[in-house]
Amino acid sequence: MTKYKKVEKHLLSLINNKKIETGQKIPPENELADFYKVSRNTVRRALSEMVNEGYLFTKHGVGTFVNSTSNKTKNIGVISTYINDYIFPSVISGINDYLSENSYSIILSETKNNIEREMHCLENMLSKNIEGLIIEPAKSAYFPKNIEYYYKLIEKNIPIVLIHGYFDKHNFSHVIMDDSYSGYIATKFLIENNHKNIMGFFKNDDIQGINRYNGFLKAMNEYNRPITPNTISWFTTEDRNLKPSYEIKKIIESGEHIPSAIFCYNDQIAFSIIKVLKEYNINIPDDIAIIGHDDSFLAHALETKFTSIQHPKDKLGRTAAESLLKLINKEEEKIQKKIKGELIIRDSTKVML
Amino acid sequence: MTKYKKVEKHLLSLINNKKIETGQKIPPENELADFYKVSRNTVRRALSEMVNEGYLFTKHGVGTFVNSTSNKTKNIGVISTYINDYIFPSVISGINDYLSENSYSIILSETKNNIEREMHCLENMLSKNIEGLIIEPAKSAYFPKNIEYYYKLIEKNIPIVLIHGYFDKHNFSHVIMDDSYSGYIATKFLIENNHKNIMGFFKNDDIQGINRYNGFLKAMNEYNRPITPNTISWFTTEDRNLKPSYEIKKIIESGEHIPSAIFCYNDQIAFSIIKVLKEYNINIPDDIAIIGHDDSFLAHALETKFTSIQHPKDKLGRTAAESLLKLINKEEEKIQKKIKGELIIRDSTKVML
DNA sequence: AATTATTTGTGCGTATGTATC
DNA sequence: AGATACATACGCACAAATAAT
Repeated sequence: MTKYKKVEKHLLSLINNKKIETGQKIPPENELADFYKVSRNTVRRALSEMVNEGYLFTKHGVGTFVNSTSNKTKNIGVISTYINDYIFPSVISGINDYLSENSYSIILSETKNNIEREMHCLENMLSKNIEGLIIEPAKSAYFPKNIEYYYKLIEKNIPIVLIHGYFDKHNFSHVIMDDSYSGYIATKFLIENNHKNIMGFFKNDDIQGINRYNGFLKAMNEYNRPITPNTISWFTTEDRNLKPSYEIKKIIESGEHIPSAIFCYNDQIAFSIIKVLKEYNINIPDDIAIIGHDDSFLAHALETKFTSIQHPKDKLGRTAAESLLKLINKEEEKIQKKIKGELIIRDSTKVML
Repeated sequence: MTKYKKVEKHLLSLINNKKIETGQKIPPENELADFYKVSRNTVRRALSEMVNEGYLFTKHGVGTFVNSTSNKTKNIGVISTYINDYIFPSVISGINDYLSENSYSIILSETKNNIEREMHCLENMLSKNIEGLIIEPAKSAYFPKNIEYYYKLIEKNIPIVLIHGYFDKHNFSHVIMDDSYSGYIATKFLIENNHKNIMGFFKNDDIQGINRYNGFLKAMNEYNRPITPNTISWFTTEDRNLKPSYEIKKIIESGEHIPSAIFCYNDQIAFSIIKVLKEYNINIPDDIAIIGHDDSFLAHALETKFTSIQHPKDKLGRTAAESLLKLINKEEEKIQKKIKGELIIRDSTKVML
């Protein structure tokens, strides 16, 4: 480490620990040179960098002072899988609400749940002078290929808060839903309402899908329900619009193993399943009960109002934003929050008395 | 003027006049010192400032080079009325797609269609070092209270593209829908399909509402249809969720002047009207025909698929982004585009043969 | 109003270290 | 291994701005 870097680091720590208060004059260059046992030039080099970074400002003939306003950009990066799909706009809106109240702006990027795109977004954010980053990881159930970028950001003193997902072996701050709990309560509800043959549709490329599946399993095991090859149907981001509909059609047409209840990864899947069931004139909830997830528009604003698990959406965004500002202001070092959903019962499930 | 400033200025002029091309190596420090007849320290002082400002970058042991990226921020401001509502996420997504392809990022702000908030957003953008701004004006039918900010931005050499709205007496670049045409073709379609009593619900605080109304009027006049006090129902951003439903209920319960067809400002209004009609067991389209606007999810993805006018959404966003980059790159000075919608006929209107 | 001390700003010369080719 | 070029560091001199005397 160079001498001027040492001087810089020490002065910065004094400022951060309020040994020198904002607006106050720091000792003159010659005194600093004596104190640090370096030449005045070296001190000047350190000071000039700190001026450039906004920590200090100088008054010719008067002295050097600690800057109050700093040159913070007041920009926060937000990397979302989708900007315009489903519940994501609500999450972004929640983030934006909290940040704009605190006079921050958001720089927005979209990965379309694609690892390559995510890499570009992260590279871009690294070049952008942001104070913090909120990111919804792409394909969070897979190996985190872009993990080095996450660490690079943290090295650059840019705090990160993950939303929706997280990485098992990497201890980042995050704000997520308790997806395992969601899967558990939905399945438990179905079991307790006498459903014998329960099926689940799960997404296998994000950690939410895996966890909802885990909760599903937990409830099934608790009640000693067998898991057969027909119990679970997996899909991915890429085939989410086709595969679940296709699978349920196949099951219905085969006439075998027809479930009496289906827990769906989210409302979009639930909605597409319901569409198919209606085509085949299958009664909901008498023949088949349906539970979705996220309590989106699809679940409550349309003709068939279906049971779903409430998703905090904008609250989740707000919480992530709030957490990030705490990290930026060094009020906390690591924040990990898990928000529990709640089952909202509607017409797609029958309640036994 | 100091010596290092002179060196800086001269080098900068060489760069700007392409005497030294981007990416190319400039002469070593010692040569520059000889050339400018100053010490190497002075040259270093000049170079270090230029590195800091982003004009140059250095490679230890190799040389100093002209930076290709320059000090452009590659940030574009986007001010939208809503982030998470209805078609706006699609528009933002369209903007983001085009900009990210051109390695720009968007800084996002939301006005909630409120003039005060819009002022804050504009002030914020002025302080943000953006290269251009795409803005959906709030309350575009009213007096443009924030117009001075628009002009300030243009003065600062930050081009602006308005979307959705514009201001009559101010000649800004814009990308909009031909709302008057929309109103015209929808109304004409209803008239030509033998509807005698056509009603319109319009929003009066944005220019889109006014223009759709104008198109409505034009068609009505062309076919000599009278406009009575019961023909038009106005609403605003603030009462959009309640007033239209309330008005149609009132009309139905009074039993008088019940229309045989309704043109709605947008699909949200159409959807809320349809909800009310269903409550009263009024048949669509036999008793009352409905046309919405924007061809959103509401019109085509739900149980009641209704006639609507296709809205370019993400294409509009893309076009706005494309136009803005042309302005930034000085390829054009003013761009004003009007995109025509198209009537998408579905089950909420009957076609006479 | 002029002088002086203090403090930052500009500029030069020199020596040595380190990365790259 | 040597040449080249940037990086760090020290010492010195003088200029310019400001505040106090």
